[in-house]
Amino acid sequence: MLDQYGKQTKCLVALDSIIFGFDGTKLKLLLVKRGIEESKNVWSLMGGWLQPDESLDEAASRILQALTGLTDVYLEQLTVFGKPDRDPIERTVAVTYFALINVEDYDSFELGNYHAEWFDLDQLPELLFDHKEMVDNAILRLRNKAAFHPVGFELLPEKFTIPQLQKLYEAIFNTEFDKRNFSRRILSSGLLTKLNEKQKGFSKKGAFLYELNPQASGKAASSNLYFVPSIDRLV
Amino acid sequence: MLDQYGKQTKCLVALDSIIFGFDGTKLKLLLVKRGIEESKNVWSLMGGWLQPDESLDEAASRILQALTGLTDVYLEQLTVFGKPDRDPIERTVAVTYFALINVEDYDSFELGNYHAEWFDLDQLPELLFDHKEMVDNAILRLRNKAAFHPVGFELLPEKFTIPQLQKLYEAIFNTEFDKRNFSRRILSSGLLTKLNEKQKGFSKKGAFLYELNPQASGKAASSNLYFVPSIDRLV
DNA sequence: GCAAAAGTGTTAACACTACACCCATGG
DNA sequence: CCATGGGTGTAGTGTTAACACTTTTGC
Repeated sequence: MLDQYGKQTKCLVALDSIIFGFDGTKLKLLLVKRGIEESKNVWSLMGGWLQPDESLDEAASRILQALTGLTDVYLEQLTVFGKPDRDPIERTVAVTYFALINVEDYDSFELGNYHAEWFDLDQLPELLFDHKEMVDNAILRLRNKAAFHPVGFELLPEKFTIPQLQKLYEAIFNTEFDKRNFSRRILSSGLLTKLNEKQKGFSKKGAFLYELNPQASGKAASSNLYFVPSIDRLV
Repeated sequence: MLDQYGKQTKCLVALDSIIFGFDGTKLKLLLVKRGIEESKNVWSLMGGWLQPDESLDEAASRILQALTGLTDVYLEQLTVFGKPDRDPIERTVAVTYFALINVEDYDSFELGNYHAEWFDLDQLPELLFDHKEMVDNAILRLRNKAAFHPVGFELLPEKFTIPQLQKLYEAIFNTEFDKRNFSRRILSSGLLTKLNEKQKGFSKKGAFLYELNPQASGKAASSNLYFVPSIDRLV
């Protein structure tokens, strides 16, 4: 250690969450309108302050729950941002998290209290401070994660079809996949269980529903990429 | 935002670096003996406090430089640790970094001022607070990083031989590779330039030296893993 | 009956693994 | 001359990408 505790400067510690959703076609990002005077009404990530009695993960969950009402959301720590002047009001270190939430869940909650809205990833407004950088960083991490871990499923309802899953992965990677290769690849991973129901209404033929088999969700790809033909598109 | 700035609690922000080195055979970790009364003489990661005028990356570099005298070290942010009671003296949020430093550089500096020592990764002493967890986390990140990015080179001198590189990768992944497959794999990556010098002294025949061609160092694997046969051993 | 989406197989190129012998040199 | 580590090639296997047609059904 270089110095004793004594008179070290302290910082505010903020938590900011990059909250991804999926509407069936496009990846979405949940943003809120800032209520604080400085930069009021600028769109920003959902954030809050670390409280004395909680861990970082707990704080991020608490804040996410306040906005969406959701618990048990997939939440993972990303990068910490700490430039001295990143927040003009007072020095703040911001720990970012990314959250993946299910299409069917979020619209049942009152986002209005926080002036929250879903934005298309390719049509984001100007964001507060360094929040744009946080988002860009989160997208890269999402891609890396989704290539090796069955994490995209968090963005879909419990039961989903292969074409739905493919559209999601295409949205995440901003590209298109061959549907024969895609379905072979994910079925051969053994992660999915085919159900005896079909999803009707969207297509005339209807598509079979699948669910993620439960012990699989924490797993990493065993020998190669799960869902993505090559990792060219990863950093 | 859930609350105004006003009376939010502030935290100390520490930076702790997991400093890896390579001695030709084993991966090493640089530890220092704590000088502060509480837990005095316990081995810990090299760390320090965030100062008012610096970013997190700058602080991590500054602290690393104070210990090793080195600048331009490969340094990358890892996880933030923030359990409320992780430091018993005062609430501290610790941002971890991993550093890869070159075998030939470090021994020329006076580590003694900080009571610093290199430890084999498989023979670590008891560590301060949650530092063991930080180290374990860093090893996993190092493996992931090294599988896809030509990052292991940071641990070697500028000119190195293929057998040296192989030993390094074997140390990182704690396994053994077939030397024919290993050398084919890395040479086909196009990252290395063969030099017209041989390293003598270690073996009787001598081994050709290589260097990393400069534009390659930031690159990710283009189609598959660079150096590792499969990713079974990654998380 | 036709438009729209679901579903399904084959092949050719490539990549990976496993494996064994000769080379150069210092002692 | 021999012990030590450096250096190289191939055959067999598995994996991947590219590709097109048939099925179902709501309208």
